[in-house]
Order: sequence, then structure tokens, then C-alpha cells
Amino acid sequence: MERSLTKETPSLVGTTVKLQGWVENLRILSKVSFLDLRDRSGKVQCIAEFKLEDLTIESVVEIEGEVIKRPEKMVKEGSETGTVEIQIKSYKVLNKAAALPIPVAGDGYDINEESRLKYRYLDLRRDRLSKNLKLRSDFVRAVRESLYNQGFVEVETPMLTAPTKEGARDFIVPSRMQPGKFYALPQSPQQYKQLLMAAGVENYFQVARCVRDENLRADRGFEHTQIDVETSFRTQEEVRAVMEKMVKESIKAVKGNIKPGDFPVLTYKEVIEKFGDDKFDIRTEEEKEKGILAFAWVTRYPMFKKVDKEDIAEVRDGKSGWTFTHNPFSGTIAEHKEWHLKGEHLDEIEATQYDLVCNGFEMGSGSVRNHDPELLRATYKIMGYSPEETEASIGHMLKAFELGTPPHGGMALGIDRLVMLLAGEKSLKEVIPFPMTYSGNTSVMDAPIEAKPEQLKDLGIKVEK
RNA sequence: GGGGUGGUAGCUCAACUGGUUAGAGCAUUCGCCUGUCACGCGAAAGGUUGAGGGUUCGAGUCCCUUCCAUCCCGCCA
Repeated sequence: MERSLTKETPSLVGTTVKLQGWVENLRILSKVSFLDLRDRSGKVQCIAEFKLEDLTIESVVEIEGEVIKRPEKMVKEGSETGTVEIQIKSYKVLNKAAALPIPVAGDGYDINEESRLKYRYLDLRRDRLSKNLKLRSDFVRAVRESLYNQGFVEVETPMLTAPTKEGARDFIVPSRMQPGKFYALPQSPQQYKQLLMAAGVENYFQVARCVRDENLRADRGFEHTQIDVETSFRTQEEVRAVMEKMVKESIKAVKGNIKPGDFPVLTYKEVIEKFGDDKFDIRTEEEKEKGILAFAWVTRYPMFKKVDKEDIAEVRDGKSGWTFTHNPFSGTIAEHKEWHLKGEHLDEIEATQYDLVCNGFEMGSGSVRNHDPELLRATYKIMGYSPEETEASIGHMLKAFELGTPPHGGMALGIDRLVMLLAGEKSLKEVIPFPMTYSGNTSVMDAPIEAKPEQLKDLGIKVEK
């Protein structure tokens, strides 16, 4: 007898099947018992003309029985397997479940998150979350297929890398072999992917995990996953076309509801005038109700901005009083390269930068990069870096750009947020298998924890509290 | 770093203005019940009211401290 899946049972009437799964619910009457069995494919009702014993909800069982058609009156409407049931001949309890700390039935929204995360493996059994996990998998698969079809190569970049001098706070990792020195976890593969362009990869992508030690929000965690793309010899319009094709194809593959037509392209100036914010929503009220995803491109961002004196990070980067708006590696539009080189009209210089926005969320941003070493030096000079400081910060990039690096550009697209919108969820945690709490505590296992004294000694670290 | 909301049984909640032994539904255990599908009926068990301190004859309730969760602002190239 072959092992079967519950969703196949309507086509197996009259045969004997072996099913394995979880007890979703039990209804035990005196001389007949019902058991709703769930496996990864779905659910089916099993009936025993004897009393089922030693079973609890969410126990794991193996059932052998005949698939029979339900009497007409007993057909369950709205269920995929509602026309059949399994006449249990024998069953085995593979793992008996104790009383559950959280219910698995229902959508789980009203259960406190602390319990949901502590028992995340139970939480993930509920229909809503198991569907979200599957949706995410299907989506990423479609993204990969689209990019492979467009000639891209998936390349992995290091998790232990050099700290970023600009930008968000790094997560740092102590080096045992070189006490007192540290690695950083990547905030993004930005520099590596540009170096891959120098390496002649031409079309790179990665499903990349990125880590930033900044405070959390419903739409932002320490870790996030991005579709990271970089490509050589393409114009800004061509890079955007690659990404737009990928987004459309992968959303279609998961039957997502996307607004038809090309993504509108707006300039930063237009967006600010019209919406007052570059995270805007172009949907009509009707489209909002239908859960439609409406994307838009934003282009022609300013390259530089005056440093906000309240902002410590900006003051640190922009010693001159000016800093970059998005990314120091962004290029400038052809008409403004002269200004950029000379450091003139700083507030007017436009970057070859673009953002992708969807339903009021920033989904990703990218640019055609600055692969001209003189222009990149100019960027750092404008921010107030001395030649020596520039060399120390990005000397390796400048060197690569002097050794035959093609013009290139790319983009990073946040998967968590996009899958969140596709799933109709309001929090990233609903589409991340093991998310953290707001104060950075992990699910199921306890982290962060204090390191053992011998570990610290090994690393040459003294802890002060 | 700042602000809002919350924490009572395993889960979801109730408990008036500070007042008897802190209640209910679900889950668990036991009993009854041939067709249930949120099965039904009956019973049992289940509590340091997040923690610590204070006020009071008396605190789940009021005050202070602290922890945790959640949401927002700062922050997130």
C-alpha cells in the first residue's frame, strides 16, 4: 500500500490508503469516532466505528483505511475532501501531543506574540502561516527562474566581512585568531556585487541575507532578505526593465494581484510635490479594497544633501556639511558630471538612482553606479574626506575601477516586505519563519545570551556592563 | 534614546468605587452519547494576578521601581 496525501483522497475512493499527519480535531461519540487528519497537502475526515483512544489534538498518527464516499447528507461543503472520508482500519500514534501551550486552530492573531514565538513550530502549523511559508518559497522560486531566464548567475558573498564605514550600525563579530579585531555581518552585498562586475560576471544575483543593528518596526527587522541584483553594460532603463520583468513574472507565478501595465515612472521632485513623501501609495480606494499591488518607480534623486546636524551618522560621514542621499556609489546623470567633478551646484546634482515603491512601502532601491574612479573620489571629497581617508575607506573599490571594471548598475528588492504584501499581512513576522521580538530576542531559542567566561577569554574580550 | 498600549489558569478574556474562597469559554483528564465536522451533556484538575517594594484594617485594582510584549518617533547609506 502506497503512502498517500490527504488531498489525493477524493480520487482514491474504494482503495486502501496509508496516511500520516497531525490530529487537527477529534469528535469521539460512544460507538463512532471522527478524526480530522492534516498533512502538508490538506485535511481529510477519518471515521472509526470504534472508540479512538490515546489520541490528543496535534498528535502525530499513521492511519490505514479505505477511502469511502460520504453519504450525500454528510458531504462537507467548502472542503476539498468533503465528499470522502477514511474508514479507519488501524492507526498508530507516532507521537502523542501533550496539552498545547497555544492553540493551532484559528488564525492566531489574538494570541500574544511571546507565546507564538516561544512555540513557533506550533504557530507555523496553523493554515495561515504554513500558507505564508509556501507562498514565500514559491515566490523566491519564481524570482530565481525569471533571473536565470534573463541570463543571471547566482553568486554567494561572504557573511563575515568588513564593517561598513557609512550607513547603519553594524553587527560585529569578534575574531579569535586576531584578538581585538572584528568582522561585521553584511548590511548588504553592495561592494562585493560591484566587485563581481569587475570580475566579469556581468549578470549577478543573490537571495541575500542582510543584517543591520538598528531599532525594529513592524516592517523592519535586524535581518532581512533581499533579491540583490547587479548587471553590467546596461542603462538605467534597462536595469529597471530587468527588475520589472522579474517582479511581474514572480507575482504572476504566485497568483498575486498586480495592477496591470508598466510601472509608472515618477521623478523624485514630482513625488515630493504630489505626495510629500517618497513612500507613497498610488492605489485608488477600490484597488486598496481588492488588495491590488501597485508599483511605481521613482527616479532623478538628488545625489547630495546637507547634513542634518541632529543626525550623528550624517555628521560623521559628511564632514564638509554635505553627504550622499542614498548611496555613495551611485552615479550622476551625464549632464551633471562636470558639477560633480568640480564640486559645484551640489544641491542640483542628480543621481542615477531609482527606488521601487509599492502600496506605500519602499520595496527596493538601486542605481547605475559610479565606475569612474575620479568621480568616486569626487563624491568622497565633497563629503569632506581627505585623499588618505578616501583611500582607507574605499581604496579597494577605486583600485578595481582602475583595472577594467565595466559600467554597471543594480538593485536590491526586499523579499520580506513584498511577501508580506502578497500574503495580505501587516507584520513582517507573519512571513518570517523564526522572527525576533522588538527587543531582539529570538524565537524558540534564547538569544542573545551571555557568553561563557572561557569563550570571552578565547576572544580576548572583557565585558563591562 | 523618547512616547503610547498591554501583562490575571496552558490560550482568549471577566472581576463595579480597594472588600467573602479571583470567574467563564477553549485546551487537558474522566464519565455518558452511531454521523460528528467549533459535536453535545456532566464532572475534575488547573492561579506567587509578570517581578520587587510601598500605601491601607484589607490590593488583581492605588503609588514607585523593574522586566517582558506590542505600536509609533528618532534611527534604518
